Amino acid sequence: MTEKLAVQRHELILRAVRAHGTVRLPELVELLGVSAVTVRRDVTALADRGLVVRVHGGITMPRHAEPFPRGPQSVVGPAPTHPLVGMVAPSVEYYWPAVIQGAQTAVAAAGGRLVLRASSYDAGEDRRRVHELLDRGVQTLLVAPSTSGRAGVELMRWLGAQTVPVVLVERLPPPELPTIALDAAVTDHAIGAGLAVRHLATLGHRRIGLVTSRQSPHSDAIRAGWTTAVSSLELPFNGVPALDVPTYGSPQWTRAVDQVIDECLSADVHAVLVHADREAIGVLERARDRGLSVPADLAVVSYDDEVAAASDPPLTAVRPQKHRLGALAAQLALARLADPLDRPVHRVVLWPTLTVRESCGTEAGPA
Amino acid sequence: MTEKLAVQRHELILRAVRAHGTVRLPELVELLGVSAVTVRRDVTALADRGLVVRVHGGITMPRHAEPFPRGPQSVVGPAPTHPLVGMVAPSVEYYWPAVIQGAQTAVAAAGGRLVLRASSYDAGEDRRRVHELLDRGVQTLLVAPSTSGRAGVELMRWLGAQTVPVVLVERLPPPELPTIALDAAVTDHAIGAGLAVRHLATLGHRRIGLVTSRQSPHSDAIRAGWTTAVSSLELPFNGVPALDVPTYGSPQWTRAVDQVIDECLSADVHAVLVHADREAIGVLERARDRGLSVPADLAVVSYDDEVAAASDPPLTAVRPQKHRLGALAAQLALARLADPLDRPVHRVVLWPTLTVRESCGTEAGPA
DNA sequence: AACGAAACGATCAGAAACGATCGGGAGCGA
DNA sequence: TCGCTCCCGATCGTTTCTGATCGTTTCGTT
Repeated sequence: MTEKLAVQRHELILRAVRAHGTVRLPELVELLGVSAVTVRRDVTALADRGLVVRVHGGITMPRHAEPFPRGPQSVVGPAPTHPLVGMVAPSVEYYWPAVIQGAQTAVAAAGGRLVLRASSYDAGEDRRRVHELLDRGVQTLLVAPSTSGRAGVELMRWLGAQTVPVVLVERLPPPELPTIALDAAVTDHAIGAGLAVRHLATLGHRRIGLVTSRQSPHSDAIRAGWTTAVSSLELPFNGVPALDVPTYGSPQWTRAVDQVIDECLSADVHAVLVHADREAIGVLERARDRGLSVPADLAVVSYDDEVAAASDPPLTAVRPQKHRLGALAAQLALARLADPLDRPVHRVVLWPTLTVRESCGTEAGPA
Repeated sequence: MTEKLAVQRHELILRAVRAHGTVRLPELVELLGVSAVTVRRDVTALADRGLVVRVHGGITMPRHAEPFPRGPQSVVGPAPTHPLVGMVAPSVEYYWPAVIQGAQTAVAAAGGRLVLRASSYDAGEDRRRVHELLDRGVQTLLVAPSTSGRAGVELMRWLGAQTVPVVLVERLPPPELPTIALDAAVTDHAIGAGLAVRHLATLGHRRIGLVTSRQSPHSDAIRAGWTTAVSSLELPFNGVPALDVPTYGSPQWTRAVDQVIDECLSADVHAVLVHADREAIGVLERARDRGLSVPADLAVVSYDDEVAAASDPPLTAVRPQKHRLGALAAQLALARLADPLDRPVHRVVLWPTLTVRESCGTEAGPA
């Protein structure tokens, strides 16, 4: 391992500067075993990306900028003076708090106020909450409505007919209503599932299972992303489990998780993408109960990354950018408020990221 | 150790990169016992699928988000005060001037400067223009590259590997490269075509034809939107012309337009969506030459709305929001510049609008 | 304030890696 | 058997990376 790639040198430089705070250039020359001019070039490249700060004779850590990275880079125009923004979230316990905070931040930055109403994945209740907010006098609405069934379609139609601007959050109009001209900010969960599948494939897994939670609105997109990734990577489908499990804690829950593990064992599947942290943690626990070791016997990627970091072992997880999504939705609403007529429909899609922790190990077992 | 199949080599490459984190290309040549060019091909294939990352001299594991959010926002580089933004547009004569002006406005509003290079729907020239801009020292790039054929894929791959942020304008990565993590701002031309079809349907037309210009990158989307709108409205397809015409002014041009009108007459079609204003004006003129009256005998909706207002009669037209699109793309680029690492991929979709003028009348003739 | 050592930036040259193109051979179906 | 496609290797021109040199700037010491 004599010569090193440029990226390896960069990694070593960053590690050194993290360890010592400041590093002198000759030290790096010795550490990396390359000439001073090369080190200088590496350092310049890193400094260009803002990862280190050059000083005469060496480098230091960058001074952290303001704790909150600038007021939301307005993707949009100016807003009215003190807008009152309503928001209906289907839950305030899971996933949505970060979205709400993001929206809150953006609205506050614009000098407005966010009024929240919690609903519960039910079209009727969604509609009542919207009504309450309209009575309250909100000038624009952020809504994550229920989209299932006929009631969902009906609700969407109703939202599209409102006089105040409505922005959909993590929801899109159903294909039956292709012309509903609502702005929307959504996460591309299919890409997220693909991220997870690719990560597991890089680690050597070829048989990659899927577990989705039955009543989540995101299940379909995740399943679609899993399917396209598996097929575009030319991985096998046959026998690989792709299951739906009922709500965490429901009576059938334990049996369903057992079934997941049974199917994995019998189908020689040692890697699964599990939708929602709670379900993933359940799989983790049940696997341990049955004497399986994670990640050696079963690699798990979770989807959502709400509490994935706190599990044992910490779960590698796909992380939708919830805070940014909320902020984006609020900015869309404010921009629409400032320009209700001419402004065309905006649909913004954010990619999730993958956070690697320990639940997948570094290499597949003896596949 | 005879010859190995491609999949076996890929497996070995993945195993090597898992084991060491990074692998140099000559090492793989020795490991696999094949020539360097073959290894390079294998590596490119794996990188296209997102399983490894290519760097000069070898490959590394895909780098995902950091497991621990170390130093709060440690990498929010100082947003450059006077950013220099490069833009490559495929034309400066049609459609693109408004996009360019939009980008120019947004960049100027941020205190930066936009440097434009015109290309001509050619991958090679696109690449040369990008090169020029990089030499010029631009910090970020707005590009509307050619996406057709192998050269298009190659160009997109190259754009994805640039160190400066690149934002795609009116283009998306091809399905072969699902993991190219570039921001993009695009118009939903399928929705635009649907707008036109629905307008004509509202006026009483049921047999609605389509004319697209052969070499436009938007033709496919417009055709797809026309198809879904016609089928979702349960309008008839049989016998309704859906033609491609060659470039305006080319030798075959007149014949093609005549054919359009012939087919409309013989198929009892009195309404057409024509892609691109020039083509629509051509249809208008030829129809008048042949004694047809617009809109009484033939209702025409144009697509693009560049010069549609100035035709006789003024053309009802689908109008992509070009100015806004350019501004949006520039804002995406500037935001990415301020936060190159943490910021997730943004894909923004704008709907076109429909501008009603006189070329469709107020009601369908005696259909 | 002046001096010398160290660090820096710019430029040039050699080596390695890269992309594009052409040609040969194996496998497959007509 | 012919023709086709796909896969692999060789070659060539270009790009990128690395190290050496030289003149200039910066810093610390006197």
